[in-house]
Amino acid sequence: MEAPAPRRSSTPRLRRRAARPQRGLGADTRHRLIAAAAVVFNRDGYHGTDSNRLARAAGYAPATFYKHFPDKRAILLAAYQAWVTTEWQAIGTALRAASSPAERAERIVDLVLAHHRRWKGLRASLRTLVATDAVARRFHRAQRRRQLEWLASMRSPAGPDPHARVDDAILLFTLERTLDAVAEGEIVALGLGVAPVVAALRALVGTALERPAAPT
Amino acid sequence: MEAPAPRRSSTPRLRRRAARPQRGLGADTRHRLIAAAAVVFNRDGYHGTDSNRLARAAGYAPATFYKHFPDKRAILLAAYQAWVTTEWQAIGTALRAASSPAERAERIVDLVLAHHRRWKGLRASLRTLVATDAVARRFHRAQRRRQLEWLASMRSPAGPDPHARVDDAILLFTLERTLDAVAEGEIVALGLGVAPVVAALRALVGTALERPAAPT
Amino acid sequence: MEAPAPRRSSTPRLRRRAARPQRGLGADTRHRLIAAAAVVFNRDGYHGTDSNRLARAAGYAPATFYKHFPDKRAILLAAYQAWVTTEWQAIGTALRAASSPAERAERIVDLVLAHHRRWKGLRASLRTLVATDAVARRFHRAQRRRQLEWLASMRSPAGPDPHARVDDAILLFTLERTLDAVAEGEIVALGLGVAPVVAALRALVGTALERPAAPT
Amino acid sequence: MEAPAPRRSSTPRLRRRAARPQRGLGADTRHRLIAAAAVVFNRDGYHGTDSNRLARAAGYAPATFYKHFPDKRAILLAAYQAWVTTEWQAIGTALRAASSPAERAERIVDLVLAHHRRWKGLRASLRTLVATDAVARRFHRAQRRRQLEWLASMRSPAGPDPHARVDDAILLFTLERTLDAVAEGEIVALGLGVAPVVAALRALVGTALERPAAPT
DNA sequence: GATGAATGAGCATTCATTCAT
DNA sequence: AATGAATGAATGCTCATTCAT
Repeated sequence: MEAPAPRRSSTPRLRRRAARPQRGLGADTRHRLIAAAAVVFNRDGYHGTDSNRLARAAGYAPATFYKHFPDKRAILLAAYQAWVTTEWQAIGTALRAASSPAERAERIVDLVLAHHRRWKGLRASLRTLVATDAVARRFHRAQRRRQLEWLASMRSPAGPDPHARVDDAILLFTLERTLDAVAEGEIVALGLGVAPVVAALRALVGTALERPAAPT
Repeated sequence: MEAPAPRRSSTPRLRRRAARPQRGLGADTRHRLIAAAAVVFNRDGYHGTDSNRLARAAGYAPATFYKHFPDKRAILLAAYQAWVTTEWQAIGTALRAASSPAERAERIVDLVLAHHRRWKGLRASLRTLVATDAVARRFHRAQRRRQLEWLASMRSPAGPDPHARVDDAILLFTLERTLDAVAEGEIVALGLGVAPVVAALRALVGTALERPAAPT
Repeated sequence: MEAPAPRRSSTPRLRRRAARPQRGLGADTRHRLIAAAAVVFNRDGYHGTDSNRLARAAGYAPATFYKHFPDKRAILLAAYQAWVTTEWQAIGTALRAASSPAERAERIVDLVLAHHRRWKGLRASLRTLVATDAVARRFHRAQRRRQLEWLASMRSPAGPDPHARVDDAILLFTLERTLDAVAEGEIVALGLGVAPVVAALRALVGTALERPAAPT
Repeated sequence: MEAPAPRRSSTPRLRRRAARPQRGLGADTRHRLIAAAAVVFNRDGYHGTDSNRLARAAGYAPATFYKHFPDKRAILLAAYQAWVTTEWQAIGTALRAASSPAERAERIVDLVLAHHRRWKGLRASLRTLVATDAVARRFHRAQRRRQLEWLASMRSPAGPDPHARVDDAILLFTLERTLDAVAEGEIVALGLGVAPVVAALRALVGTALERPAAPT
């Protein structure tokens, strides 16, 4: 019964190994894992992968994953964190180069759309997790709070205006949800054009940025 | 939706058998299954249950589930379909009793909020599925299309105005996303009051309903 | 949560219902079940169907199956029994019309081949069952014994010749196995022609039929 | 192969843990799994076990099975492959020690019979699978083709003789089928002696080996 | 720090079978 | 005689996680 033939009969899944693990270089293992996880979550969804695959995608063995993250949730949050940071940095850079509120609005909408397009699967993964997981929810809300504060600071260095904060929050929800719809093809599926939707969003954002800090 | 952590522990959830399956009677098993599934999805999320539990929750054995639905996805879509139907019927009823656009806007926002509050977990389940499943996506878009058409019909019997359709779509996204945020406690977590947010939404909807059908 | 839409999302399996059950006609229910089961076993294999499908294929409900057969095995044996009977009747008829041993050999081989071709899946189902089930094995051996006796009787009315019986048995195995190979396409897959194989079998059978009853 | 009735009762088969899995060692898990599977298939038949039991029989947990084989079919084919290899090696060894064609024929028949006796359940499992599974069929036919080529090479280094190939194929079928019948007790059940049957087969094989390579 | 090897517990799905009507 | 409705008990397969090296 000595088995000589190791041929497996069915089609082998195609490997998606990263270049080379480059062991021994230490601390950036964590970064590699996060980067690979972002890509995999983005493509397969949170419930469409498992921690073994995330590790393999980064070129590591399953056990290595657990040296760096307690579970799948943790790496998703880390990946999302990194994503948010990147997005905000990009927006910051873009805004510094913009002069008028209208130009700022345009750049913000365009950048956010580009990011949503590129990472729609990652965003969807986060939403899925946020829906059922309290930790993810807290994390997500902290993110949102900062977003809101930043938006307020952009407009009124004079201090918070509770009325404007409500409008800002609604604006953020509108922006986020609608750009997700664009990114995911929902707009086109509804028979609408992407351009007019984007234009409308730019107008909304432009109006908000022009909004005076405190109502007279 | 108080989040069960995603890790499945070994502690078995306590059984909650429904009255009795009423075997042999023309008992509407399918309806019972859908109703129970809606409740369970709403509480535990799509990936937080399995078909066996859905069956048991309705008072049936696992195999019975598969006599009525090919898989878990199908029963979620059925439950969601039922939910949408119920919501729209309620809205229809409410609108018939309303006179002014402002009153209509108020009733719509209040009703939708009530529904989102009651079924936030079910909605989150659908969103999760829509993010990764093509069939669910098609289903969901068909739903949205109808919603959009209904909104257009409410306002302009004169024919479609593409510009207004874009605004309508954005309004729907805003409404949906913001009411989800209210329902899920996100608004409160952001330090905002629910009342002003709801008021703002009413205003938005009111404006939209007053919008003339075709711009001169 | 009233569910109005009974649409099932996935593709429905195509029904293979028999014409009409014609209830009340009584005793031939059993025959109908057997006939349908033969077809289904032939197409899907013993482990490729279940008793519910066998019943449905004959136009009956699952429970009806169990009024007529104790289990799946029983109906396979009944179907096989019927098949053997049919085959032997055909052979008997054919032989009465043949004059020379060579002609007889030809007719036997042709008829058996035709039957194996038509019912290769049913035969395979029986072989599968015989391999693991003692009852099926006994049944099958009784069948074979009769076959052997008939072959002996065809040649020597003078009484059994143990030496010839061994040759007969080997001939039966050869015939059966090789005709299965033809029927299942194994011969062609081996790069051999069907015609020469059939010719060789005819020659073998012809020789056997001419074999004197008792060696001098 | 004393038949377990096809109905699966609730009585759990008693566990038979192998020595110890020797975790962490370079222990040849795959080989262990194949060897254990061969034994279990041989005893319980293809449809009489499941992958969990195959894993347990080798001393592993269910999941380990799937690290090495995609499904039950794959391990059966691997086990069969190993079996064929072993058999042919044994035959090769035996033939080198034989001088006359008659002696060769004797050794071949004896060896093949011994193998069929020892592994009749494994062979039956393969036949069952081959009857319904296209992959298994291709695999089996490749095996047979090699067998046929080997037989041709033994006799005629001068090149293929299509006429002889047909006879060879029929001989292989006869040998295989009849030795299965001996191994499974069918011969005895028919009231025939094993010895004369074996003698007859030896004679057939002997004749074949003496057959001139190309007819004049 | 990294891993090869392994796994307990679970999940979607199926099947032979039953019983009140 | 036939059935609609139902089910207990599997069955093939997966996943988050561990541990000796």
